[in-house]
Amino acid sequence: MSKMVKSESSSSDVPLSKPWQSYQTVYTNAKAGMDGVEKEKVQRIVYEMSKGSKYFENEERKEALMRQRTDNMRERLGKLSITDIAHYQKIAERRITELEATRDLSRIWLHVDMDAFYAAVETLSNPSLKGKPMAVGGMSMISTANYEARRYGVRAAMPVFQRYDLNFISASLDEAYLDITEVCRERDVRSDEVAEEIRRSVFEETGLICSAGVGPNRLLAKIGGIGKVTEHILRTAFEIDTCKDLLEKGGFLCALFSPSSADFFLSVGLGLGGTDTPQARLRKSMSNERTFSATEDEAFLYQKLAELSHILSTDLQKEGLRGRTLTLKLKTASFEVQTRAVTLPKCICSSEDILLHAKKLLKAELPASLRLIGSKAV
DNA sequence: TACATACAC
DNA sequence: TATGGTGTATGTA
Repeated sequence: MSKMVKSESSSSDVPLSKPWQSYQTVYTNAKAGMDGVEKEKVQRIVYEMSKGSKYFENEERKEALMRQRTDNMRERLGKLSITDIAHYQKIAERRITELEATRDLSRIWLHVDMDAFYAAVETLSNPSLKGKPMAVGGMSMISTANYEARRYGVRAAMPVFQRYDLNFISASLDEAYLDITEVCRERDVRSDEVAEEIRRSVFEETGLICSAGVGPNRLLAKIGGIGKVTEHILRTAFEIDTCKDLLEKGGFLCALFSPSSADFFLSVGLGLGGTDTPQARLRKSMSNERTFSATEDEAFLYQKLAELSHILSTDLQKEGLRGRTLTLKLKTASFEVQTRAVTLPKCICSSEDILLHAKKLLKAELPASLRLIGSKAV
């Protein structure tokens, strides 16, 4: 599900008297339709209940890492000479002009997002739930896509979408992008009218409610792009809070980030992104992982690994795929994630082959107290 | 190539 | 006492 609401992550120093305020990502309740909830109160209660847990300590470790990255960036920033700054400012200006020249405002993109998708699917198959408060949970607490949902997904609304854009892009189970340029021109209707029409048709034909946003490209149709860590670095090290800032401080970005990262930031600043019509890309990897209560029991760990290898093998064969690099993923009792990989002379897909190599990788890491094992084929 | 991170959903 | 699963991209060594 897409989150249109960004958490207002604490940019720098949080008063010590309110430590829970720095844990926005984990304990946020910033979801549409939750305006009436006392945000700070919820945050404080969850914080009180969680502090001291191993998970929490790991979150603190990650926060410290993020601060370190920010400090490091600040330091590099401080070391730039006047000449450097002038040099990179020129580079940024040139790049901004080049990027701006590629701006294409001729297309009209529509982003469709199913509202409360899992709950809606559940209600359709069990109408007695209608109007009742409901939460959909998967394994443990967060909803995961079960096979029913996967089969369903945006596919339910596909016939509608196809009437407007034969090549519409399904971005995930509950999101799709439609290029409605031609429809608007041929029928001489405004994009917001088309959006409304699609919303109504989807509801009439599937019973699902969706939101739709319009823009000249997919980035703007949806709004998004920068994650929590990047946002923190941009805000605190560069004092970049807005798209305008991204452009004005482009010189610093060009100086301290790789050309491709700098390009990405400048494009976001210009509101560029997603005007192309990508051909359906092929899958590049397949993976699976399981969480369990932390244990050092080697028999148990090897058993889990065998199960995962078997599942991965069946999934690979179902799609007729094979992999040449096998990656083992581990999460320790203290929530640190590790990956170990081997690249083989030949592609494999049988559960025996996968298990054989996965076992070798695991063996090298034992003894260890683990709470998750995963396997991936690329 | 191997590994870690970040990100999206 | 307790916090998911799957996939992609990218930086770095």
